[in-house]
Amino acid sequence: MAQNTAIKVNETSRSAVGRDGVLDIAARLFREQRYGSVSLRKIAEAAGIKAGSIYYHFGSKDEIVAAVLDAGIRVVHESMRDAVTDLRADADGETVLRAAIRAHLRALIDVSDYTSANVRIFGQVPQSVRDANLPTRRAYEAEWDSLLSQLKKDGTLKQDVDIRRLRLMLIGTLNATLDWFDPDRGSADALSRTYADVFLNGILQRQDT
Amino acid sequence: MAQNTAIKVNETSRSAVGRDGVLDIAARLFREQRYGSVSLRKIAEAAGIKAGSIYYHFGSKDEIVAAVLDAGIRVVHESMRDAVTDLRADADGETVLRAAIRAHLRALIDVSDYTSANVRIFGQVPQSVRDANLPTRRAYEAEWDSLLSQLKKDGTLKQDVDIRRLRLMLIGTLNATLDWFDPDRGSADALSRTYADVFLNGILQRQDT
DNA sequence: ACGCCTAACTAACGCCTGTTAGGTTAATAA
DNA sequence: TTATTAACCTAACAGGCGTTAGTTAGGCGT
Repeated sequence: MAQNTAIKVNETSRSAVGRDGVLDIAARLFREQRYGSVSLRKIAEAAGIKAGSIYYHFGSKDEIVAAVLDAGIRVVHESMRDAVTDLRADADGETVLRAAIRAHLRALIDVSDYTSANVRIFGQVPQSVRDANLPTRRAYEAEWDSLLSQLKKDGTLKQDVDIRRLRLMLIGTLNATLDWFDPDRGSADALSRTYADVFLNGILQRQDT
Repeated sequence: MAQNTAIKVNETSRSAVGRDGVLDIAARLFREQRYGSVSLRKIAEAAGIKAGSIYYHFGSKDEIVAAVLDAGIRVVHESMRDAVTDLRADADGETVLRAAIRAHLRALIDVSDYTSANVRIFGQVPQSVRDANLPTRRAYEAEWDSLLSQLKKDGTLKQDVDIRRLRLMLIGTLNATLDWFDPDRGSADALSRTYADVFLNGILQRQDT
């Protein structure tokens, strides 16, 4: 399935990575190396072009970062919403929550350089870039709050849970995975099951024999 | 309790912040502003000295960062160990675990710029500095693994929990707090209680009426 | 009073950064 | 065939970075 049409696409011919190509590479580099050490020259080199050329597609480095951050949230948001809506209408609360957790972790680990880049570099980018990303984040957080509120109302969750805190705790835990996850030691799906087990039932041995 | 001896310590006299003073200020800046935007000139300015003077106390920027990282882990390690050993010998497993969780969160939020700086910048520093910090980290992780293993053996925890995963999940969750915690919206102790509640018993409404 | 030691200062270095202006090429449309 | 345009290149800029070398000020022990 390699080079089907035109065996030699390159060879002094213009490669034309284009705006999307630059963005893909930037997302990959940000995920791999964090923010500080990813310069425009590194992005350009990885894209096979020169640093100045990036300014044909983007007005500034901040603009690139902002685009990566926004795409990152959009991907995980859609992934999570789709996972929930794809369930049969009669799915019980526990199943829904497990699906949402799995979808978030999948987007983070298996699917998207954009989402993992977002989680990795968000805390390192200039304040203005963070602010620009906030509305997109808020929308995703609202999706979680809405889901958790519904699960609380229908009796799936305990009545004394604080929705906001629970959401911050959940997403915080899931995102923290990036700091240590090694695909050689287990799959994202298996890990998401562990996460769900702990969050849903806790780790304490029950006394009810 | 302010300026008891010598009302005017400064006033063109040498301020003498010293090595520890520089380190304290570096830790505070790293906690507040992350790694990339904290230059030696900023540290120096905050300390009331000039950038070059830092090289009297430290051989390189990496040396400063390494010192901050190490102190950060040592503080939280001691905090957690003391909290556990300070309990009465007959304290039950749940109490012990709750104390350990509270101690970690306290060190992170209330006590130490060094610990919070560690968590915030660890992922952003050069690889060599990260590597130098690893042994100290490993020792703290071993302390947790030891505690959790004991709680599993004595029947406090479920028998199917994976110690390593649980430890990664716990510390990951606690550390993620730094990304959103606002002292105006609640205390570290109250939050640690919520964390313990969720981890120990889960969020699912129980059916056992 | 002297000399030493500690803790600072000044001034500069080479390097890397984001960014800009203007020129060049290849493909497409008329 | 010619004109247009999208996508790139080249070369340079100012500014910030970590780091170094040499110098200076103040306090302590003798």
